[in-house]
Amino acid sequence: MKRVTPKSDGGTTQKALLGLLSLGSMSGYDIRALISWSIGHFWSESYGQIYPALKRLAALGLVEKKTERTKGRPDRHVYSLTRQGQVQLKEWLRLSPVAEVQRNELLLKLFFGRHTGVDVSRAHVLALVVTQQSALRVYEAIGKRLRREKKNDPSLPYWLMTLSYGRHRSEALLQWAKETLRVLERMERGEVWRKERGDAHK
Amino acid sequence: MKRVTPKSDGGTTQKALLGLLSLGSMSGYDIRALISWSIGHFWSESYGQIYPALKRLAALGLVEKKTERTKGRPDRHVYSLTRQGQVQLKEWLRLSPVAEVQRNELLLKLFFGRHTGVDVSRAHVLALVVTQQSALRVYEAIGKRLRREKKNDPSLPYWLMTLSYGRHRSEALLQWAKETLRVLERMERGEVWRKERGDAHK
DNA sequence: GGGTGCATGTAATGGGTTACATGATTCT
DNA sequence: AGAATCATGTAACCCATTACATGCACCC
Repeated sequence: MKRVTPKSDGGTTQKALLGLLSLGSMSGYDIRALISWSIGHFWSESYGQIYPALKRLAALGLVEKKTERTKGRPDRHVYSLTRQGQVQLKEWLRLSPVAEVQRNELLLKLFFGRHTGVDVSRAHVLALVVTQQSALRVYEAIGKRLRREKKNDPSLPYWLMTLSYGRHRSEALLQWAKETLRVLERMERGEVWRKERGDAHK
Repeated sequence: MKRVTPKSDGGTTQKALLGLLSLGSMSGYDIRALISWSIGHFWSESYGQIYPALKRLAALGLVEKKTERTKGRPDRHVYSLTRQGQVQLKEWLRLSPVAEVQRNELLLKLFFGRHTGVDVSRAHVLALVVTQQSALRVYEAIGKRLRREKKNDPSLPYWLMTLSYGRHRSEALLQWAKETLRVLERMERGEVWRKERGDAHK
């Protein structure tokens, strides 16, 4: 049986691109570059998504394409929002965000941690510490850049909110990691202790 | 050109199923039910994944299928880990977890919040408050159940760690939401103030 | 009589990454 | 000489959800 509802609103990728183009006209390549230091800490798109999506958006009349000829390099295809695109973007922004599906491989491995023992779990948790510390440094760098280069942009407070989200989250995860490492250590000592009395290894 | 490396290790779904089956033999239906109150807060699988994956695992010899006839109901297909399956699971557990791609629609909408104004952003943040508060209640309920029913299970500490992760995360997000709501309010007042002097609306 | 739970599975559809393909320019 | 950057795009594949398909039992 065929699906009746067309359904396909094109997905969030298209909406994200509309949003980015609302900051200024850009090529697919530019978009990728912009993502990395603006929304890269909570959103990602690959070329395999970006280029086809831009084409579809153009076909829908939500963006407009202009080709800039350059010497040597391939032509730059610069896209800009149309009025329709602006409207669509605003409509989408009002809808409440759909809850994302959580899939946390670290927690999955930790959950089954008994099969490997304390040291493997500890290594996984320590890896999280490293990534979150580096995430915090990234947030700081982006924050500085924003406050310097976008001092008078009316969007600045919104951008800082997303950074703050990342900071809160990372700091909480670091706190959790600290506690978890303590627990793992206690477990290790407990295991040794039990082992000496001969009732370890199930 | 054909891909040379077979690549397909079957993905994490299969590994998650191996893990769950390490807790006891189960049917696909049981697995879905178990997920919801054990790893449901950080992992999800749909039937459309579970049934085909179990079939593949059986073909690989990592699980064994036994059919239980029941009256009235369809046959129950109960799967259990084979020795090979246990080995595979342990091997996978040792590998460091791959970082998951973040895709946070709330932050995306907040990032472009200027296009809609303060009240829309506020609504989105308030929705987050609701979901995180309910998440906290879920964690509490699961914690109680675990401490009651799995008092002597050697895996208990690992399971509690994953719960604690959720708690830390949710509490941090609530904290962030509180701060963000304050910022939004300040912005609103700022906007009004400016509006009265006639330089609002970009 | 109708909803919910038990119980299995497949097909259509959608979303997304990675590898491939191309090729000039600029920096080291 | 070789790597990195600019710049575009497609094809293959993988992963995942949702809807469909089926049907009995039990409770209200």
